[in-house]
Amino acid sequence: MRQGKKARSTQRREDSLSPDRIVEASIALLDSSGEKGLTFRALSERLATGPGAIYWHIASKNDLLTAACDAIVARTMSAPVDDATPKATIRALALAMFDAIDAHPWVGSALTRAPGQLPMVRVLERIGQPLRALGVPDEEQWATVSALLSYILGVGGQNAANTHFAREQGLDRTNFLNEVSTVWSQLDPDEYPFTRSVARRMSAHDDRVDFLVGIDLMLDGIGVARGR
Amino acid sequence: MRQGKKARSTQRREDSLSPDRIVEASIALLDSSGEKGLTFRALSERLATGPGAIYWHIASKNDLLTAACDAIVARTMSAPVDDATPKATIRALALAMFDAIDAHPWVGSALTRAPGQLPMVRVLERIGQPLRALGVPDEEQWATVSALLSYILGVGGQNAANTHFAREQGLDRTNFLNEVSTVWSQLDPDEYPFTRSVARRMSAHDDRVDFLVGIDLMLDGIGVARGR
DNA sequence: ACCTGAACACCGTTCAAGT
DNA sequence: ACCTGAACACCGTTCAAGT
Repeated sequence: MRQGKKARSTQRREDSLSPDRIVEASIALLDSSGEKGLTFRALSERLATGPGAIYWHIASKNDLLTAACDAIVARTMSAPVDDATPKATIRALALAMFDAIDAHPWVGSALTRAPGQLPMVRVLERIGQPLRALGVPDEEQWATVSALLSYILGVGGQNAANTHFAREQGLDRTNFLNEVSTVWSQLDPDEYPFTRSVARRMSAHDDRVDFLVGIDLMLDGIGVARGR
Repeated sequence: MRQGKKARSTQRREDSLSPDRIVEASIALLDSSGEKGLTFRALSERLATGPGAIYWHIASKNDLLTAACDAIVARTMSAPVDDATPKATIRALALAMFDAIDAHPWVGSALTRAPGQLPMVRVLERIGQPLRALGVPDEEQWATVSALLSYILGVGGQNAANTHFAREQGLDRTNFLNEVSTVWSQLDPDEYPFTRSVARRMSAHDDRVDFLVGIDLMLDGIGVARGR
């Protein structure tokens, strides 16, 4: 039944526009040239169409960014994570988000700019379940996930800013952090003793390890709060 | 000696431009009409000059935003906080930053976008000192402040996003959060049980209290890490 | 030294007109 | 139903020209 002319007229031409194709092209553009690389003109050129065509499928640039972000987050959060303990699961999920934002820095700011929307909800849900399993009482669950999410977003945002800044100056991340470290160690010793003392370790740090330190701090804190 | 023509020629006319005046006008603009309200045209109109004039004093819009951010952060971090214990001091400093970002939402994103620069360093230094007093060993100090900072930035960013979104839709924060809560409680029960269960508490929450929950989680975690 | 304001090279978004 | 592409109302930034 679904063949011949009838099917043909319902089907999209292979190269026609669709929200999915637009989102995929956006991701490619964002990954290759950063947040400011995503323009309707560049996008429509890549899709061999006019800028106006995109508006038939997507309401605004903001929506487009959120949709692109959601595509990445959905992939990341749908990956199976079956670790032994709830804490290990939370760690694994947090790390997965860290890696996703590291690979797609623009996801960090996109997530922040879409509070309460689908991408955030995916993360909230996925982290919330093991949190419940941890035994955090109902009244404390919101504040606890919220804190974990904020931390993940915070680190993600700073990571994105670091890579963005580095790229802007034509350096790689390591060189950029080394430069910051140098500036820090030349600060006034009376005004900035702590920053100076920590400068060298900052440039030598492993982002992923540091990220987990924060997660563990919070997970340990959950234990304390529960009187363990 | 410093009078008459000589002084006059060195002195600025009272209404002449200066980095300080530009930054103050920028803050006013940012507070009243948000991040997208800060344009060189609006700014130069407010300062009764041309757009080009500003570039004599400030290198770029990015620098301007960072300078405005730094003015707020400097004020916030220079306020005296003499609490009994190091933990209480960290709490008070974190809360001061929370309140500053709450009053000036744009500071959140500006801070994130200026990694390793002066505004961040001020916060780093101020929180680092009590952290050292807490007895956190040298090797762990960077990762620990870094985690606290990331959390503060993360919460600040989300707060900024919430107020921005609310403003965009012509709602106040409370109404905006209520709307989000409603959407959440209508999500699919099989796919989003946790989000649904937490929806009501989310809209009823007190941002400041939730913020402190996260800080305390981390401070408690520091205790655990040190074997206390 | 500092300011003016037109001009340049962009944006997101809209919309009449096409197929 | 979907696409085209010119046009609108903006941006940040530059720069010759002024004082």
